[in-house]
Amino acid sequence: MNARQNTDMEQRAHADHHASLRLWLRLLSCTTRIEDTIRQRLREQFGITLPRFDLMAQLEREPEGLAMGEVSRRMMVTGGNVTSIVDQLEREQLVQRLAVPGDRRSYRLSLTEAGRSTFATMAQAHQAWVRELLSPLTAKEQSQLATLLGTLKNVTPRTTSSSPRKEKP
Amino acid sequence: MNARQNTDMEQRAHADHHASLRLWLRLLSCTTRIEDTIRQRLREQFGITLPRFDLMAQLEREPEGLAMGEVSRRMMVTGGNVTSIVDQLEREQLVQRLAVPGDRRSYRLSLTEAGRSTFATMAQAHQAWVRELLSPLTAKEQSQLATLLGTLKNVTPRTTSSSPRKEKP
DNA sequence: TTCATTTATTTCAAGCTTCAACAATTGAGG
DNA sequence: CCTCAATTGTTGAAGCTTGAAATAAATGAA
Repeated sequence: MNARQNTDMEQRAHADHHASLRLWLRLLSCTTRIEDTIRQRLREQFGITLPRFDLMAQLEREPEGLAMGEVSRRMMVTGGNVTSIVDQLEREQLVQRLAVPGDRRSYRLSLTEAGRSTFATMAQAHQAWVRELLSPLTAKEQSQLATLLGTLKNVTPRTTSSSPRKEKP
Repeated sequence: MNARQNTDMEQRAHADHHASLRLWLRLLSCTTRIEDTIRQRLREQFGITLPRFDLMAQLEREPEGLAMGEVSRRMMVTGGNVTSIVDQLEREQLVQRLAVPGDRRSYRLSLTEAGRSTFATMAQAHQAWVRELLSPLTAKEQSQLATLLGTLKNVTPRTTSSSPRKEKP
């Protein structure tokens, strides 16, 4: 194919795109590295998985408890996923499903007493790890980073994805 | 315990930790959001998974091909993981395992002709998505972000984890 | 040679994740 | 009361991921 004619245009576009792509890969690798470290330490030191820890963290913030759907939304994962993680945690007696008076479809999910105390211990270590892993950045740099990420967060991707779930047939 | 005497210190520490934790959660959620969008679009528009795409991207950069272990190292995933992804891609005839003359344990993994051409199409779309998803940041901001992440990347976490694999007995 | 060690990859079990399909319940209109 | 759409969770299949154990080939020292 004679794609050679477009060299100029392609190279300019290529350079632009390449910068964004490199930035994305760097963002991804920084995040992955920190996440993997935390995952590994949680497993080694507390015998718990990261998803279970994350789910407990959501519940810890809401003493009243949360519905499954709400947990799913906050953790940005699918409902089926939450079901299986909760099944495990319930088996370990760290969380409990409590009936909701008005609605038999739903229930409140909350930490048990054991869950609360277990989580408290883990959360303390977790915070220290995060602090350690972010420590290559000064306080000022951390605040700059937070600002930039705040801007980035305001993405409203043209949703090819979160398309209307139910379309009238 | 009369921990009350340390109130000042504790509150300061608490505030510090909290800032780091919030920053980490923000970093994680930005990255996850972008990654999920890309994953979803790859699936919808090309019927491919993100891990398969990532693996093909590694191979595309090395026309000579790569050993399994090298792919594993570059993708920062376990060897077993690479095996299963490659099995799938080989079944789809997008990659091939080629014998290496001197060593019968290993082989070169490379894209097939079909794999190269398929990847070229996908990579173009992928680059455009990344550009789009990072577009809330100006070019200058993106470069700032890249610098901060560059600093952050230089973490050498005290390895509780990657402890000495083999110690002489 | 022979045997221990290292290197390269695979296999397996367990768990996470998604998607799509399903079941139960609620609530609004008729 | 009846029907039907929307809401809330669960299930099952397929695929990703890890960590640990297994296999197999290459390397090196006695």
